[in-house]
Amino acid sequence: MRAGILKALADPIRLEILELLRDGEKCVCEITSHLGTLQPLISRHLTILKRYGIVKYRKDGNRRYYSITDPRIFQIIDLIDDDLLNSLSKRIIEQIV
Amino acid sequence: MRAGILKALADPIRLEILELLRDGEKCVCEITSHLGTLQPLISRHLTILKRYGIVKYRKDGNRRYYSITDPRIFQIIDLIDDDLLNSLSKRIIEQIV
DNA sequence: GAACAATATTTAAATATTTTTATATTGTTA
DNA sequence: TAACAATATAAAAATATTTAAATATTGTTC
Repeated sequence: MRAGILKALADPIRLEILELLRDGEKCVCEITSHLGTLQPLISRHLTILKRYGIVKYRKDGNRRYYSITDPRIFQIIDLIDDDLLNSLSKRIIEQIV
Repeated sequence: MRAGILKALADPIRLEILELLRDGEKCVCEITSHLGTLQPLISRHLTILKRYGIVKYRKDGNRRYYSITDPRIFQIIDLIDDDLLNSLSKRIIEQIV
């Protein structure tokens, strides 16, 4: 379901997690310390990304190393660049003025 | 905000509205009758899309004709095609098995 | 200007999501 | 096996979103 994938991406913390995973797998503790939030919160967000097949993990001892399953997910994220955001926000301003 | 745009897109009704607008502007009554839902609900969803600059409208008498502001929004939607959905759902199955 | 048509807004109800806190599970190491 | 480390899960609280129903606004036509 399209809307589902988009919803899975549509959260600031989940986008930050994906940015971190852009350059390779990371364990939960690394993600947690980078984002400076509570471990269970990160774990929950990872579960949501996993539910949609966006990330996967491998176990290594105590740790779980999460990574991206399909790099095309970044194509979606990257389409929403500064240029598009400017274009859209220009429209918002026009509505107000 | 990236997450905001994605959230605006991440709803089945809003995706359907955007599909309808793909081939040109439509008035609220056309959108409502096509989607077979209540008019105030469509109006609300249009307001959300408008808030993020994704759609705009022009008035014509009684009617408001809504249209897309920036066609790049379809590039985002179109990246989530059958091929990507298959790839991701394959991952979901692997997790279960 | 009264009646109607198209659309928006408000309010309330139902649901869903996010965050926090506490606890459980699993693996490691002393 | 006891203590610890990493992660997940559960429960509760806070918040946000979605839908429906009722009402208001704006423009049209008679």
